[in-house]
Amino acid sequence: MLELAILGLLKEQDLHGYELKRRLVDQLGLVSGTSFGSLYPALARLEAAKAVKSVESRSGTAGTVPHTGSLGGEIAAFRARKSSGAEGSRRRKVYGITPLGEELFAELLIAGNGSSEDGRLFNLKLALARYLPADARIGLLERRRQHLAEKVARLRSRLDSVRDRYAFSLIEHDRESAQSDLDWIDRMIISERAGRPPGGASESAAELVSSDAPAIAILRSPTNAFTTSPEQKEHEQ
Amino acid sequence: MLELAILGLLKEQDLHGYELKRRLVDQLGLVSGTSFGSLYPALARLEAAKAVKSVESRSGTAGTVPHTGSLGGEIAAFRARKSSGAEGSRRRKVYGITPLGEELFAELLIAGNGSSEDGRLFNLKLALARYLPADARIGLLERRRQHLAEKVARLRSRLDSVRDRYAFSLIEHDRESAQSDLDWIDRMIISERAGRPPGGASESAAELVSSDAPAIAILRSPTNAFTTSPEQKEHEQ
DNA sequence: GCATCCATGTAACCAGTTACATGATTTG
DNA sequence: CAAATCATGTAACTGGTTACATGGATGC
Repeated sequence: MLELAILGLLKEQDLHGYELKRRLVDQLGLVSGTSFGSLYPALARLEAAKAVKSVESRSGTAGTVPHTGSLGGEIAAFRARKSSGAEGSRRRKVYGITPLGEELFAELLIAGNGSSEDGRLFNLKLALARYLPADARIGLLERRRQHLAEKVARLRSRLDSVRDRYAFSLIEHDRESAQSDLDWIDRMIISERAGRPPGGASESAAELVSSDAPAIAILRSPTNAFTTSPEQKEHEQ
Repeated sequence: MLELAILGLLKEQDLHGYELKRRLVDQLGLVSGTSFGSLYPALARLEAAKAVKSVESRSGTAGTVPHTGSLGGEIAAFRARKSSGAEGSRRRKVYGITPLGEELFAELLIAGNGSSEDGRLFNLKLALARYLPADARIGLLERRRQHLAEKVARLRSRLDSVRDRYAFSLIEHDRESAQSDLDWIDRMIISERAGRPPGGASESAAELVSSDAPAIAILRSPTNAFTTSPEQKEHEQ
């Protein structure tokens, strides 16, 4: 979840942790209040998995350097670069996504849709939907639609078994909300189907998924992807 | 959170774990898919904290025995009682709330409103609002209102900084949802203020909070609140 | 040179999950 | 008696959180 969001942001441009966090909050907004305590470990995991690597953020990737708000930032970066050359400064670690990272991103974006679909995850995925091919996009919406339809039905049926005044009001409002979500999804699906004739996949990430080798698995082991045992050795190609 | 829900259900009647779970799902519905893996440990914690105790569910507390659906249930209970008398059968442990449990319930219901208010918790509390005195009820609603108002503002301000079509649509819909929640809360507050002239607290649980001794704290220590070394001997009674 | 902000990181904890182990009872 | 269902429980893991430790840079 967090990994997906991070990769999604890094696809746009290289960023350091601090700035990444800001954007998680108010660009993908949905990931409410993600904290450093989870962000940095996530970055470390991604780096260990070679999905992301620390770049020296020098003018290299065009003028896409952060620059958001904190005008002291660039100066600091400049100083850091000046004082210690290419390495050792330790200040402001800027991350960039690797090809393996792109692959992982694509997997995460299409993965696990069979089950829970917990809302937050759906939101995140939709916010990143521009990286999906049209059909996967519609698939995402359809699954959400299904989920919401069931929820509406479930809530409706529960309505007449509830005695309590507050619980009743709550359930009724939940049902209305779910219904409104459903209507919205339906509009999205319609506009999606209308908007583009199926077929053309331009920026789609799905094409990047070369094999069914689970690049995802590498994120699992606690602090570091290798060492443990002969397992998952060949991932770190 | 789970503890609060459990205590809330046990306030109505004695129940065993399995049945409790069913009701968590479709009576308080909100606690989506609570699993046994968290329910039983929670019950154990509550029992260790003396907030709950295993009762022999014999006709004692009137005709409030479960009886929901599984008509084999009662027979089983009967058999169990018959075959082994008052103890040892180990099958179908029926829990009842203790006075200490009532106190804990009241604390949990009013506690921690200063911060997060994560929606699920609000829902649960509102579903149990009948146990709150009128003023605390309004307080709960007001805090939720505040939270939602901020959310609406935040989403509104984010709208014009977002380029992406999907992210935009998402945020806009989120804002509308939040606004609808807000309107609903406002209606609730109005009806709440209108419905009852302030003052009279009849069934209110808050009165049960005798001192500010934190009965809550007892739930914290890992497996058991006291003892620490002669590990949970009395559990396996 | 001290407070403050930017920035990275670790550790302990939290509330839950899935998967598994166990056993008792019912029913076909 | 075997399979299904009811019921309780444990262990390992998940995906986060808060609080804390550190340290460089900057402004005053």
